[in-house]
Amino acid sequence: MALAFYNTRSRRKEVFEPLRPGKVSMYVCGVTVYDRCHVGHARSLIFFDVVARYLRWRGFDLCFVRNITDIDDKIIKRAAECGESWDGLAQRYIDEMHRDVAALGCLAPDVEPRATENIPEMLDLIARLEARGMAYAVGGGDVYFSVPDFKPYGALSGRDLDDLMAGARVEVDERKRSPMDFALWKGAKAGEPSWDSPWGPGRPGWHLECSAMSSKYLGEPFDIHGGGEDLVFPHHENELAQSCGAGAEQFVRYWLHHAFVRIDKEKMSKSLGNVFAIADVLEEVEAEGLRLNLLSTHYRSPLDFSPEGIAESTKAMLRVYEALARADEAGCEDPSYDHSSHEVAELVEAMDDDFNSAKAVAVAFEALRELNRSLDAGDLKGASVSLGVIKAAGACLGLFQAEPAAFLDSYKSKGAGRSGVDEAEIERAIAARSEARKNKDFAEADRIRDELAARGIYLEDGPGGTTWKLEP
RNA sequence: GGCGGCGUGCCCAAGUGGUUAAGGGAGAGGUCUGCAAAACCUCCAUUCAGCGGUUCGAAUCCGCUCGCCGCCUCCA
Repeated sequence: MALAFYNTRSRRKEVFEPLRPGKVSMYVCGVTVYDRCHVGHARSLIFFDVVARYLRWRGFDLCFVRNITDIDDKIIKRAAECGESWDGLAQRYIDEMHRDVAALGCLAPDVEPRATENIPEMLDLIARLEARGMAYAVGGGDVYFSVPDFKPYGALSGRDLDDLMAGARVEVDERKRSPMDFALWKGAKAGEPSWDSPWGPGRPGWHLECSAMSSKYLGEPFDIHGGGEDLVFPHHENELAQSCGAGAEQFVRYWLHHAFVRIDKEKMSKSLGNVFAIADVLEEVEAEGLRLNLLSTHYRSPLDFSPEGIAESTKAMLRVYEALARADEAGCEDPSYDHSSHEVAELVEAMDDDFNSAKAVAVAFEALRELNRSLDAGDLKGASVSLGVIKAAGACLGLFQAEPAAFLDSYKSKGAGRSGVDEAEIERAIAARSEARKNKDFAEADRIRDELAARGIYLEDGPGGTTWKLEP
């Protein structure tokens, strides 16, 4: 079997064959740093993190590039509103984004280029387009891409240029030759940050940076270009037009787009005002619960974000760690299966089929039941196989990587802190109850347990003594 | 208006032509336990929005209807 996934350009699943055998180049559109990242960004970060982890686990040598748009209109506007320098604001949100990425358990990309650090490559691209008659300057430093001069325009998003023109809004900019033309370079107005160029001081258009940076770091063509589905048009269509207009034969081999996160069936977006910042959400819920929740739905289906959904996933995630801790305690060894082991064939099949993380999660949970069953039966060998499957699935999905006992302890402490529970007091109550149980004073023992339960603290009497946990 | 997607049990969600329709959460019964909890076992959709059609056979393909959503403007 081979890895296959949905290519936006062909609108069907295609077997993945990298340009160079064994090597994969992937470029993902990162964030524009004018605000904090929200759960929608989290889906993108986590999904492509899984793609990266899986490709590597599958044996590919991957170069993963994710850009940062650190100059654009929204950054300038926001900085003015905040009375802050544009680059100071950008850096602040870059730092926040990096914290979010780490908190979500995502690996850093191999290269994280910033628009402002790659201006020469962008100017070079404009010059090449101008030389081929695909770009025109209109004065004032503005340079546009001439869409009608790029015949295959619309091929990626399945749009017809005539339909687009017919549906286009009346353009205020009379200097554009066609309403579909878009800015490659924006001349600077007074007080705006700018870079020198042959067309005058200005800043790059949004689409331009991705064309320039992807080619710079990955070559032309490269294998995978990813992003949210709203980027298909116009962003990626325009990138394609720029790069091919400047002479690239193919630019990108596979286009990979994920669906949105929704709130009450509507797209989560700034304009609708229904965004949840990642940092705020992680104040309330365990990051790995959120991660499991986002991976429980296939990436091309919309996902409804809800506290209930996160809570369900968190419970499920804790069940896994409970079992992993049990396995550790039993002295169970992780066989560390690689992708060629027949034990993980189901997992590989799931992930090979269009990165079906939901199916991969199911494989992990089936192995989880098997693991507990083996542990119940004292079958360490069987347990080890199941443990290996869970860990392999976790390696692909970026889940279940923490040291189980420590993870559960820390989860408990965080929860206790949030609900103002005093751990030492609980330990004292447990000691008192154990004493009562030893004296067969079950009425007193049950009274103590009920009292704790009323506060959301649940006790478990095991062979090694009594432990407690919080209501998830 | 143009283009595209979705509708699977109480909830979330895989499955896109062929054995018993994954998995998670919730619920019910059981084993274990002083009693519980956890874990495990069993049960929980003759049915996949509705109606037609193609087929030996469809949740899966085609058509229509209803409902929901996205892109076409910055957007993950």
